[in-house]
Amino acid sequence: MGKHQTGPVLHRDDPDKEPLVGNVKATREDWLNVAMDVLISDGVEHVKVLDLGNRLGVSRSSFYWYFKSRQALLDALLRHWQDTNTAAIVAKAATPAETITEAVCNFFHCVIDDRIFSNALDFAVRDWARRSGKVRNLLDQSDQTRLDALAAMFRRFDYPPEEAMVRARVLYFMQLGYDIAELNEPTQDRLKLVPMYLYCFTGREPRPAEIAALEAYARSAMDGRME
Amino acid sequence: MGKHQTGPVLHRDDPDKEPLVGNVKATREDWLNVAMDVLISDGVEHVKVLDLGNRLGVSRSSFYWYFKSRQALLDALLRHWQDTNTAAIVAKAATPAETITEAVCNFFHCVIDDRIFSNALDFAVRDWARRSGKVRNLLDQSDQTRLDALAAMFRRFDYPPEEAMVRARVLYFMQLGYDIAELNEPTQDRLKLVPMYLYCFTGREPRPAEIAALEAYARSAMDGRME
DNA sequence: CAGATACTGGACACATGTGTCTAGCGCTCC
DNA sequence: GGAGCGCTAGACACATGTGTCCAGTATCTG
Repeated sequence: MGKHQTGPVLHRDDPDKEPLVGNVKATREDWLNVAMDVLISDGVEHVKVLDLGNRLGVSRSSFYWYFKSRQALLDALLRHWQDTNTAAIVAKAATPAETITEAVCNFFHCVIDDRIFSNALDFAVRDWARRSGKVRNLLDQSDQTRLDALAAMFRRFDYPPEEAMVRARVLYFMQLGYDIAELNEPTQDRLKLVPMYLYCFTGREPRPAEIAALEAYARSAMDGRME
Repeated sequence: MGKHQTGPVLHRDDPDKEPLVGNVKATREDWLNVAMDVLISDGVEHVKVLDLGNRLGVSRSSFYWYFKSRQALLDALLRHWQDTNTAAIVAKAATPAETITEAVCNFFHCVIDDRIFSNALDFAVRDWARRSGKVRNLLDQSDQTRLDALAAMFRRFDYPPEEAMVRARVLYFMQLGYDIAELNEPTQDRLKLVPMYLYCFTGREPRPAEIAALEAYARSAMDGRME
């Protein structure tokens, strides 16, 4: 819990990486990884140099060798969010599909697979935006980009422009709402409702093969989370 | 901005209330009101006795006359949220209606009218829940109660149980997501899309009279916000 | 092996927050 | 009009956070 990635967070815990040289105990990347973990699980306000240092088992003052200030660290975290989450949604929305149902299923990949899209990070940034105009602006831009991508997806399957836009919103905002409510229902229960969700989102009946494909993807995503 | 209610926040600014007696400068209610404002606009972490005192123009230490501790204040805020927001949704979902469209419109009242349901407060509590197990539990209970009320609403109009549940979720979570994204689109634009939203949420065509009624309600809610 | 390089740790200064203690102010009631 | 009650202000103790300075340490380089 609280980990946003599968592998080790700290450089020194990762056998794949070359051993640390000199007097080094924590790399710049280590600071970033731990900060990202805290950002995700506790929010920006809890990203504190003091605490990060403790977690890394390193003196607080070393931090200032790698970053100008706490703010510089936060800027780096925000940049990382920009470069991952929005890109994932846009890519999935643009993936070619035979039917609108298959296309919506592609979008669902973002929802069920933490490896390509981190919901937790997205919400941490949303919360952050409440107190920072700069973050607010970036977030607004991202939301618009994502909605546009989804509306374009519906239009590709012959929905009239207005309906395409509304269905994009219902789909996108419903996922936001679902995730923020943190229902934590078992994946099995969730999958059982997929055909009904698909019907409500698209207004069209899904085909069994499409649902089977999504279930297969969900299983692979779950396995990916285990190892 | 940042005000969650229309009237004056401070006792001494409200001509309707009897004048303060003795050495009193801020009542317990004043502390609560200002705290609620800060909770809504900035989040729990920013509800600080020091800051509230400054806003009230009162010494920080007076606070401890009315409240045992900061935590006692937070408990009071949470209780207030419990007693208002969930109750509003449940009431609207249970309001008798001729069609499912009219019923969904009743629920929309919560979304467009801050006087009966405060979205901002709801999100502040959601954010709060990330760091407090107690709040998390209360919130989970509330979400379930709200979803059950909405599912029952769909069932009253002959939707099969599973579809009723999924449509309740799509409706509820979509509103959560819409509000958290803070699109800030003009009420006019938003109203224009209402028929399409209704169609997507219910799968049935709305009648013009139902849409007109909702528009009328939206206007009255807007007027209520002005004065 | 001496010096440069790259990083770390601990002390210091300062800001901001909570909670406690106590003197004192202004009503109200006898 | 003086005693007592209800409330407030300011000082104090303490905790936790940021950022700076500088001496110290381990490895690389000539």
